[in-house]
Amino acid sequence: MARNGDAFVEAVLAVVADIPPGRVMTYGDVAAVLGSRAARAVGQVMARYGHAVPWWRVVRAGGRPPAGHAERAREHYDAEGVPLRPVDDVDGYRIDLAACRWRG
DNA sequence: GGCGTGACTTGGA
DNA sequence: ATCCAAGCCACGC
Repeated sequence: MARNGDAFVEAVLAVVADIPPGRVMTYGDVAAVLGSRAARAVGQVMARYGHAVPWWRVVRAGGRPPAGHAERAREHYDAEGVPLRPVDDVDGYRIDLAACRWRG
């Protein structure tokens, strides 16, 4: 819970919390479930209030983990059995959206 | 009430 | 495959 009145924040956290283990959603998908295109706003909310929800289950459209959190997220993916694809970049891996993308 | 920022997206070169 | 530019929306100051 964030604060009374922050409907958007509450909604984002609710959607993220509703993602089952082993599945992920893109920022755009979360925004779409809320009936908005605020993919960036979702990222803002995650950055500020995402500490209390499974933030690692929210990834970018390209199958990449949240910027700057690749290593932490990877531990969770490995623990939950999320299919990953090793790549040669700063993140070191990529999420297989085709297999674990969750539709709310 | 207005402006800048950001854990984004999509499309084109 | 990569990089660049524009569009989008909500938040915080």
